[in-house]
Amino acid sequence: MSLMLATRPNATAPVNFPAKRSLGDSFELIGALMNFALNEEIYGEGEPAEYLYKVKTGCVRTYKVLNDGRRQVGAFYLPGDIFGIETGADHTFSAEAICSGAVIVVKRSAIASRAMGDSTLSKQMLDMTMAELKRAQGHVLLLIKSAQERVAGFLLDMAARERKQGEVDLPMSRQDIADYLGLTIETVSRTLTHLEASSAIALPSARRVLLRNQGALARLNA
Amino acid sequence: MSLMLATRPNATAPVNFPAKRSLGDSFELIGALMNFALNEEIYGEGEPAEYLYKVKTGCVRTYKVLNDGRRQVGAFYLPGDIFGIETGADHTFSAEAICSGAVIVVKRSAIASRAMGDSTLSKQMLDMTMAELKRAQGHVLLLIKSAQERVAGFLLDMAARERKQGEVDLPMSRQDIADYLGLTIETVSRTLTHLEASSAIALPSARRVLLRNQGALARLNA
DNA sequence: CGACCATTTGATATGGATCAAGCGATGTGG
DNA sequence: CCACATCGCTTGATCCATATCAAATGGTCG
Repeated sequence: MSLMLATRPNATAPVNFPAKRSLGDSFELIGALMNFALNEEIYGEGEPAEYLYKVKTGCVRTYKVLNDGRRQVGAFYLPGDIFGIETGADHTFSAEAICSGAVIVVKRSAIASRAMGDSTLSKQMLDMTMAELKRAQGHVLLLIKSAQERVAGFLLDMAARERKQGEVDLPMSRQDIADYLGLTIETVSRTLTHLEASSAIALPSARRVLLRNQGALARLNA
Repeated sequence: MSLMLATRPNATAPVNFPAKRSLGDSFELIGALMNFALNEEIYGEGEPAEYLYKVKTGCVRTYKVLNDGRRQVGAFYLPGDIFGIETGADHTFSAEAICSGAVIVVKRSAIASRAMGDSTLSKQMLDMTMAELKRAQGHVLLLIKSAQERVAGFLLDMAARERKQGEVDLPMSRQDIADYLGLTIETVSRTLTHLEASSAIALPSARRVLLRNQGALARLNA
């Protein structure tokens, strides 16, 4: 994958790092744009974590495959989200495009060397990591709940992130949702059907959810 | 609690922050020592997060109570561990002493202002936050597994942290373990009994576990 | 149209929760 | 110093939510 990056034709040349901007904005200026097809791997578990990524268009999942074949989805990243933050030298998760789209890529070492002596940048790195920590903590809280609560919580979270008042377009499959919530695909499907039956949501199509009664969903979201 | 801190007799006066030391070491030098009794609250959910803490002796749990009364334990902190890292201005978890012990307390603002212009310190803050992120990610992976796998994983983790080759002294109750693993106290107890029956562990007393067959435990720990 | 894949729906099995009781250590008062 | 209350833990019986196995439906693309 790092090989692909080096030879990518649409990679823009790095310029001086603008200290005043937010790290997220800086991605646009110094990063290289890469396109990914549906289900294409962006990086793999165990590979050296050389880059940080920002979703430009499309959607990305990170995941880990346990030694018995079960897959755990760590997170979904939507346009504007930064991913690839790692706690060590190597990636502990894999990342794949959930739908075709583009990602902006920045060399981690460029950021690290800049951070040396740039306290604003350091602060931004810390904030990004803390946002990721908050996400992981929220994920833990989801996983101790009932299937209904997990699905309701997931829908509310996605709705908040997509900022399309009361409706959600799910870019990921039922299997992705199941692996994120620690449920089976059948339970996710049944739970959605049940939420529809109780008129908390409507399902005009499988990937499209209308939140009919956010209060009811929020109440489930203990 | 912050009131207690101000009037604590054994609080040592802050001195200049030594930039060359690790953040963990610095706690000893600039922090105030506070003692806590069994089950005493160190801070509460929703309170402003003014301090960072390092366990000197004893053990601490962080937790959150959901609106239906369920409790989720976020983490256990043993001597040497730093806790109180927060992603916002306020604590999103509560912290309590699991057994009586002492904690070193450092004002967060002192660290933050120092970090401005001290890249080593910034790096240390980032590393601490990343360690916490890794922990939370590991917690997510535990919570999707079976009861046996959760308990086995928990024991191996505790054993690794206590560094007493092949034996674990559990400072926390079965209820604490259950609330950490997202199980009931009965299931934790039964699972331990079962692990003992299959001679993966021995239980000379309720809070003392001997790891008889770490290979078997690790195999459960998918 | 027909093949394929994602999703839903149905029937049954099961792991862990719940309800309930018993046990063992620790500590207290008579 | 022992009887007994208390608390944390274990064990037993039953129930239920979710997994598993299996089949039907529906949407998409050649």
